[in-house]
Amino acid sequence: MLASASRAPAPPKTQPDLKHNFSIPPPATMAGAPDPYHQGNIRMTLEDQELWKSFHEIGTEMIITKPGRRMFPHCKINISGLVPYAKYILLVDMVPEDGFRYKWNKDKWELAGKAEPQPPYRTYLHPDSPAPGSHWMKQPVSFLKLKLTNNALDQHGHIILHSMHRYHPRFHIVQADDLYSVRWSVFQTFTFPETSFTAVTAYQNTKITKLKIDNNPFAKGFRDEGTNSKRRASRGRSDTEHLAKKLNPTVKDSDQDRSQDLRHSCEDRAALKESGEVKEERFSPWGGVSDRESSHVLGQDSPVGSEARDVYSSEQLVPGHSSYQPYRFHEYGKLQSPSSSSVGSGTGSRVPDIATVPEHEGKAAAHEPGPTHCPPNLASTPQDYPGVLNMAVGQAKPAMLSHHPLYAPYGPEQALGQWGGASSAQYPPAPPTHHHHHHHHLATDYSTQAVHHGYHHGNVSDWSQYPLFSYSCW
DNA sequence: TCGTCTCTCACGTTTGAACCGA
DNA sequence: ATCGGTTCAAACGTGAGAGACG
Repeated sequence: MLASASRAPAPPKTQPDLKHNFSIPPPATMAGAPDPYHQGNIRMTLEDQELWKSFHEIGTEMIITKPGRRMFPHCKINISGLVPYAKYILLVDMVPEDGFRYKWNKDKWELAGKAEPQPPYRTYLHPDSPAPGSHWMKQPVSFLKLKLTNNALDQHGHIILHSMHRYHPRFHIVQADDLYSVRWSVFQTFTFPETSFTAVTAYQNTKITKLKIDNNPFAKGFRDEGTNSKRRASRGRSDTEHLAKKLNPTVKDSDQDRSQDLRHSCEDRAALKESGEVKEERFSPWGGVSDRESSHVLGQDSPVGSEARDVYSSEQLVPGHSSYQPYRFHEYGKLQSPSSSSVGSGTGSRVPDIATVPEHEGKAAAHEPGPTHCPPNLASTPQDYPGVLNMAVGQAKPAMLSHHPLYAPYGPEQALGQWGGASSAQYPPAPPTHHHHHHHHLATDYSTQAVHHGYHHGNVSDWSQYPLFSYSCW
């Protein structure tokens, strides 16, 4: 069906356009761009920011299911600064927030050990890709159809995540006339702190459930609204809490309490890992609950040091989160530096498994040893938060880039070796794509890529021939 | 064996796109 | 060609219970 489907649901109605106000005035800060295609002034802002913040303050949770579940809120962004006539592709991937697994204990999140090995890494390609800059800037770009799954064997191209682990979406813009000639060297990455979430198979925090119900149209049936026909919103362990609350409104577990708890857990976490202070971020229960305490909140969030944090909060290229080893986080500091570019730098790069491209026939991604342009590195400060670009992959290691253009979620050690080696295929080739219009997703995985670059780079078609899902990462 | 923690599934409600006839 | 009603698939959280694990 219409390729447009995935764009913001009909701009016409459904979109109250809550906030367009985001067209934030680009602080022209970015360094100048050597060439138009190289522009460093691309800006991205998150739509529905208020909604995201509401969730973030409590500790966003996203359901992941076997068949795949949409996010709510879903990712919707505004882009500016693109060359109107140049074509770009938009990608989204989910980056582990840290190297831990969590558990919900009573009314707060606590650490529950190391994170599990990253499942097949997938990247969602916006169905409109590639499209001219004018198209992307025309209206908010929605990733409504992006789905999250906990099924490592998923064949639909959904993004695979681990339950009880924290992640945050990362948006990439790559200038490319078509999926076969992607200039990976020119891609830029953005992240928004308030979009971080904990993947769960069932909601843990009842406050999150309520927020979802109150804001997601499809959950209307569960709203109280006078006719409290259905009042629920509580799950297991918190039932009692809920009940009490109901019976005695005054008992409400205010946000504060909640935050308190969260904060608490954060501290645990901090303690657990190496401390490290970090600059806090305004809303996160994880990172520091906004209001009070901000001050010391810190570290909590990530094992990484402050530097890392910076990286994180400002959008940048998070060269991959190492999955579990905290120590690895230190590398961030380095990457962080302007030169960061290095995508591949230190941490080996990881090429994304471009998944899902529903409704886009035949698009595939490919990278070519492009002209490694190196965008001026604009070291953006964490404060640039609304979306400043931070990195461009290009410069770092051209060579590598050409093959492994994107991030490197794993530590250096894990990187290539891992991908390269075990290649392929334990997953059946992903056939679906080829014959159907819908469901055409391109997926490649690192191993594939590794293999690939062995021959030549990037030709999508080739890519598509590789096994769709591979466990090479295990 | 028992308890805890996760995950899964059927279910009723909503939304919205696709159909269809006037 | 347009309008209005109908149908149907997809999306949601619920809540019970299955499974895995210690």
